[in-house]
Amino acid sequence: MYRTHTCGELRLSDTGTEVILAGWVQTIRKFGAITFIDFRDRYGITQLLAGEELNGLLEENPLGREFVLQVKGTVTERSNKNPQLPTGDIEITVKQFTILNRSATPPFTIQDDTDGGEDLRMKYRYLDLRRNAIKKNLELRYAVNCAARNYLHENGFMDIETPFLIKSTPEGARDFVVPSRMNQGEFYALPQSPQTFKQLLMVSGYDRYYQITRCFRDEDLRADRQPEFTQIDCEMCFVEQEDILEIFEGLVKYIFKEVKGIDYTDVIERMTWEDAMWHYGNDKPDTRFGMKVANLKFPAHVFPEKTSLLTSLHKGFRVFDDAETVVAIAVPGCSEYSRKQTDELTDWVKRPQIGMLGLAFIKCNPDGSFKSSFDKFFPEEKLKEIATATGAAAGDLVLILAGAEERTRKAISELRLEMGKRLEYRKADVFKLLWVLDFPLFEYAEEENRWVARHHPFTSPKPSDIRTMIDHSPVIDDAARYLEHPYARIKANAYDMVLNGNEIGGGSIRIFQRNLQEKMFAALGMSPEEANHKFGFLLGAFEYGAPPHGGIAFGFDRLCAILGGSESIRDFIAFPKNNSGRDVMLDAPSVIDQQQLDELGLVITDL
RNA sequence: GGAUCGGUAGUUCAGUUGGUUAGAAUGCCGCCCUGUCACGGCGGAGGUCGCGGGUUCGAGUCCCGUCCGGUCCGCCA
Repeated sequence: MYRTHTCGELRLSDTGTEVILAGWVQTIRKFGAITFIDFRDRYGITQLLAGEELNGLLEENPLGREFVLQVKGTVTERSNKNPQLPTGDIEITVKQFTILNRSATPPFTIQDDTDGGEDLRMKYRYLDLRRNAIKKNLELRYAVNCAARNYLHENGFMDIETPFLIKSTPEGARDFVVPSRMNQGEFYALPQSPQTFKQLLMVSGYDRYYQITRCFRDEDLRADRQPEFTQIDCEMCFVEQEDILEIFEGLVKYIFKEVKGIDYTDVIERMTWEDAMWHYGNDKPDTRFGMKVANLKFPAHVFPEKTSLLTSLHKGFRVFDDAETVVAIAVPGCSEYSRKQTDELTDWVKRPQIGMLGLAFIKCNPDGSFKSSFDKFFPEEKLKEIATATGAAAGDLVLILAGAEERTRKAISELRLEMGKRLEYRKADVFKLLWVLDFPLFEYAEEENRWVARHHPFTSPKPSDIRTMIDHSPVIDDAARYLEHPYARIKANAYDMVLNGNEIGGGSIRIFQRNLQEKMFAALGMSPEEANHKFGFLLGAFEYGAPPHGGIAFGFDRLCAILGGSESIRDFIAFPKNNSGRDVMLDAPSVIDQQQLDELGLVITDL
């Protein structure tokens, strides 16, 4: 028997017990004749005390950090207790120890506050994973996984595995591709999601399916994006949007309860995509704080339902006069910003990533007066009018951006998030859920000169918009005015779940009739032959009694990261890839040898 | 594809307008220490300043190129 107890479980009540522990040496503190060792395993740290009688043995067998030991001894009450450790009231008086394995000195310290940089930690990920900080994240991940499975199981969902070697249908993200040895010149693709399989399962009558499964997308990475990532993938038959929202609100609330102990009792806010863009400049708004966007001027064809607050916006200030869009936010309590601070904010919006030409502001002074960066164009009562339109109170700072619609709206969204962060409105331990509904079905891809599915090509239009889709040709005469095409107005039966400004899940009610699906492929510029070649299996399945169905998929890694209070998903994945898609521990991807290439019938050129 | 920041001891970093022998902390090694838990004290070893080229009497420092890493934009149905 290697051990009788773990390093995390012994307490004062165990005093006197003879125990055997196995684990790793975290630190050694030699103190003259006696030696203290912090002894670690997955469950915690227990202090070992090696008395004088072991000094001879220790001299013959010097210990080092990360050595693996088996230790026999007695649980003893400490004379100096350590309240910071759960096991801090006791120590093990060592009678005998065995070195099970030695360790080289690790390249970084294996502690909560490690001295190791990102790169080094990834290269020695097996050491990094010993650290408590990463272990806690993986434990959280497992807890979310268990909670999701419990909830879905209780609600009649069935876990069905779907294949990883499938057919390449690059509609959206790039596929990862796997050459076939038995079918030379042909390739499998790794699934970007199990989308079509889960729809086929619905056709087969498995009316509640789920899978916590890996998905693969060959696109550039970010702190919150990996080439392979995990989804909680779900699909249901005979449901409407409302049924899905209800079931999966339940899932997320259950996860909050089980994993974080949080009773999320608030009604989850619902917002149309158009309102999200209008009020937040963003389709995944962070609703932990207000600071909503005030639309002072905007193009009518983008928001046909809205009327401009300032249609007669005072002329004479060219920055506003020449702009397609003028938007503003009122930043609470910042009217006393210095010149240096407003200059710094101006530089911030002029960064290439934001790309604004400048930043206008109005200081709503506590004494009720107004002072702006464009005073010579606007009398004070007009400044007051603008400030009122933004909802600013005395003491607030109104920040105004002007420019082309798309860029300016994105910029005000970024600025709002940045100010929210600076004012500490974006607390990692406050959780705010939101449904964003009624997304546009299509987006126009100017470089390809065709419509693309905003969600994916299996998403159904709102029933009221089906007529528009069938009656109109997707062809556009003037690409610059695509927003005026009827297709730009078609809304999808799609929904995203947003948590603290992050899209954590998205789904839709699917198309389940062959003719509508064919119309959709045609709208995306696919010929009938091409549609049949790529998705004939699905179109065929729709001919044999396909039920109405819909579903959703949650980004599992991202959900875990947010619940763990982190921006980066890497430390919630045991073996992640770096920014360039490399596994620096394995040093993958790598070249393969000539024999492998020959067997696959591949020739590498241009190297 | 683009922007930006970084690469100096095992590690994390500092290094002034270009100027003598490139520093600190930590880790590592040795000695001392019977109640530490970020132990402490004394001593020691440890460097091709990512790589290549250029400017200069002289380059860690300036210039060009290149490689690697971080963050972001594009991209990510």
